[in-house]
Parts: sequence; C-alpha cells; structure tokens
Amino acid sequence: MANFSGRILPLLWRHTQPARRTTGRPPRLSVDAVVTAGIRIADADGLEAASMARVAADLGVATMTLYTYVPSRADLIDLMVDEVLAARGLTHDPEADFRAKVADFAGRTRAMHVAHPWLTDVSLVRPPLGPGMLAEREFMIAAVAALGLPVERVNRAALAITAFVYAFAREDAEDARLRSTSGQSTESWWLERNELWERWFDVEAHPAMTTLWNAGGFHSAEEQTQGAFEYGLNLLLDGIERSVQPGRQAEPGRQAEPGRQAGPG
Amino acid sequence: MANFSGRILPLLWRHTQPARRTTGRPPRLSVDAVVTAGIRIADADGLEAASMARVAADLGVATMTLYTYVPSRADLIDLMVDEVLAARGLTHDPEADFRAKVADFAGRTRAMHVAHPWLTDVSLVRPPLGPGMLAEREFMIAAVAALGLPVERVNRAALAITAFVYAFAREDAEDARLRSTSGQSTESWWLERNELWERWFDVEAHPAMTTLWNAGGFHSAEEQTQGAFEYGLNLLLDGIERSVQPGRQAEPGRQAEPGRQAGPG
DNA sequence: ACTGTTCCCGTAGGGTATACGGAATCATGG
DNA sequence: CCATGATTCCGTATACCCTACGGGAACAGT
Repeated sequence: MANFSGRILPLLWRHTQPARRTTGRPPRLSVDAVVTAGIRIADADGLEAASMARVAADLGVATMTLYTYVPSRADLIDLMVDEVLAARGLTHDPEADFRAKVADFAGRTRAMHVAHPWLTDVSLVRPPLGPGMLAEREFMIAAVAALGLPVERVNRAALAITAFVYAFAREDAEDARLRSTSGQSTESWWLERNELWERWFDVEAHPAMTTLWNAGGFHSAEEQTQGAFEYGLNLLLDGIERSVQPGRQAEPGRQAEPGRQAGPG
Repeated sequence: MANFSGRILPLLWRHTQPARRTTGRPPRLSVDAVVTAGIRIADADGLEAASMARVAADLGVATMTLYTYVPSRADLIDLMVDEVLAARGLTHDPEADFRAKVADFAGRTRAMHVAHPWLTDVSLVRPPLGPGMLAEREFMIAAVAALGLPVERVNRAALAITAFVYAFAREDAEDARLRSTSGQSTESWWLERNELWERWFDVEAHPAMTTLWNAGGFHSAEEQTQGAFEYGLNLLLDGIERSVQPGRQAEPGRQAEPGRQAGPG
C-alpha cells in the first residue's frame, strides 16, 4: 500500500472510459500523446533517452507539465509497455491450429521487440496490468486450453511457451539494438575478439568445446540462436501435444525441420 | 574496431597471467579488489549504485583512481559479471547423468541470480569472454554431447536449455529484488491491484482466462512460475533424450569439416 | 640525486527525476 | 463584466552520474 498511487490502472484502461470533463482549463496534450511521444523517442534513442525533459521538449511543453498527465516516469514506462503489447494485435482465431497460433504469437512478439528494443530494459515480473498484457495472457491460455490439456497444466504450458518466446525475442532485439547503436554487427564483434581463441582459450580446460569445434559444430551467432529457438520451441510444443494425445509415440528422427518452425515466417 | 580497447580480454583472464612488474609506483589496490567492491555494492544497492564514485569511496581512493585498474565502468561490469559466472563453480562430473547435470546447472544459475539480482540488468548477447562464461559453455556442451546427440544439434540443445534456465532464473531474481527493494511481496502486490478484476477486467473479452479461473486453474505467482519452469524444462530434456534413445551412444570425436566461424557463440 | 615508470586524483561539463507553490486559462452563474 | 472554482502549466532547486585531461607523487635501480 505504501507506494501504490491507484492512478495507474485507470490510465492503463483509459480507452474503456471515455469520461470527459468540461470544467477547468482545457489540456493542450493527452495521455496518448505523451505515451506515443515516449515510445517514439525510446524507439529512436533508447529508454534512457525518453526522459521527462526530452519527452516534454518533443511535445513543446515544459518538463513539469507532463506530471499532470502521468504520475511518474515509472508509470509512463508502464503505459508505453502496455501500449506496444496491445499493438501486436493478438486476436484469437478458433480456426487456426495450436502450432499456428504459437507461431503467430512468436512472430508478433519478436517483431515487437525488434521494433521497440527498449522492452528488454523493462522487467515484466510485475507487468503493467493493462489491455495489452491481458490480451497476451488470454491468447496463450486460449491456445493451450483448446488442446484439451488438464486444467492444472494449462497455465504452466502457457507460461513456459511465453517465457521461451520472450527470451529469444529479447535476445534478437538486443542484438539488433547493439548493431545499430554500436554500428557493429555481432559477427564483426566476434572477429574483433579473435584474440580470445588465439591467446587465452585453454584447449585442455575445454575439451567438449574443442571437440565440437573440430567437428564443425559451431556456426554464426545468428544461426545458433535461430536454430536453438526453433529446436527448443518444437520440443516444447511436441511435448505439450504428446501429453494430450497418448496414442502418438515419439519418433526420434523427427526434429525441427522446415515447415514446422515457429519463428516469424 | 572503433571502440574495442583490447584491454578487457587481458583483464578477464588476469588470473592466468601472474606477470608482475616491479618498476614504478606500487599500486594500493588491485583489479580483484575493485571488482569485488563493485559486486558487493551492486548486491546491496543495485547495479546503478555501483557507480565509479561509490566504488572508489568504498575503497578509500578518489574516483579517478579506479581508471588505473579498469578502462571504464562498462568494462568493470563485464568483469563483475564474469566473476560471478565463474563463482558458480560449474565443474564437469562424468559420473553424473544428463538430468543431474542440468539440474546442477539450473540450481547454481538460479542461486547466482538471486544472490546477484543486478545480473538481470546486464545483457548477455555479447557477453564477457572470460573464464566464467567459457566454463558455462563448456559445462553445457559437455553435458549435451555426452548424450550422443548429432553434432549439428549439440549447440542448439545446449543453447535452448541455457536460455530457458536463464529466463526463469532472471525472473526469480527480479522477484526477490523487488520484494526487498519495495518491501512488498508479489502476493501483496497482486492483492493491492485487485481493482483490476473488480473494476476493469472484461469477462467477455477474456473467455479462456475466465473459464480457467472458474476451474481453479490459477494459483499464486510463485507456484505458477516454479511449475512452468519444471514443466517446460522437463519437456525440453525429454525431447532431447528421446531424440537419441535408439543409438544411445556418444561419439565425441566424430569427423566433420572444421569450424568455419569465428567462435562458439 | 637522477631517470624511467607507474599510480593517484582535482577539475570541469552536461546529463537525470521530481516536490513545491504560484500563475495562467477555461466554463459558468450572476 | 466580474467572481468563482477547477484544472493545467511550469520555474526553481537539489543531489546525483561518467570520464577526458594533465600534473603531482611515489617507487626501483643506478
């Protein structure tokens, strides 16, 4: 109770409450304008660039004016997050099958992170409880529940998939951000650090890596990441589907191959 | 090449290079002392509290003195990260079975994050290339390779598991940090926001959530997270083990083309 | 005492969030 | 036209942050 202003929930759900006032001095801005400006600046120059001073300057008002629209910068960031979560446009399609729904979710979530890399700077442990956040939970729970999983496992499965998708989406976004911020690709970053292998890497202390290296098991960072994502996500989805179709047995050779991948395609 | 000082790799691997100089004024501190102080402060008050001024003050020297030991604050953070990665003490145990190794990795990684919650503020997309980071890669690759997975899938599987474990370890750490920082448990945070369900939640727009709720499918945040972690990790491990079941033999030394990329990423 | 080397650190500059209180601007009623 | 109430607008002040630069201090060896 200490810090909770109680003002953030009405702000998050402001679009379901068209209540307007007619008394007093009319506002020059709106909450939406402030949130949109914050997103625009954070997209361009990072979350820390979206300072109250910078947002206000972009909107042509003084810094303190923003505080009549949002209670604090932390609340503004919550509003920005829920805004882009909602902008994914996750909508339940009862016709689509399970894997198609998950692929849709993964593709939109990855695109969202790449478009708004500052999302990786925000913790979602206590997320903004707005329409965007709830739309995500509804979408994933509906997708899993439609499979007919036991009640106890529905939310487990939805959360496991969500966490996995977010982890790789954040990684991609971070990679894209570093590329544009530092002007250097991950590939050239590794090349620049070639000294690691030449001078510091101890072959005897790392036999498994050395063996895998000699066997050609390492590829570019991008391939590794994308491969791990498709591989792992397919394992999760296979396991979830299998637990609901006991008749179907596992086929060891069947792995993540084209046609079943869940990335944005 | 623009920004790379070339000084960070020698610092990361400083313990393999006991080279000492005897000329010039003897130092009052050491790189280890600076790194340790940084970790201590970040543990107590967060990563942003571990400023150059604060670390210097804790060590009883002027701020600028630190720059004799580390090139920049970003490099200091890299050193702090690799230090705690190494402190997990991941050691390869050929006797243990696959699931025991992964459980060991997960337990140590989670404990590390809870002890050093500031890790969640650090991106590991371009990680510190030091002993701690390499020990982790060696450990996971050794664990997966021992199963006898095809070369092409070893790193995929290792990375998928690592990403999944880190995602939940970060979540736990973030939760612990928020609890101690805000003095409020996640449970009471949710209770405080009960207005969401009473006033803003639209039942018709969220049928799947509503159904699951009425069926008793939601539990405390802690139970949900822990359940999702165990459930998802087991699906990953099941799938990996299953894909190798028939052959059941490890061949680490298989011949293949040499690695054609910069390094294990 | 001199030299080479290294460590130590003061200064200066351009950033950040927000509490507080007063000024400005509107609709309305008389 | 003026008074009133409600609301928006914003200037000020505070205490932090990182690090480039360059000069002074302290040591070993001769």
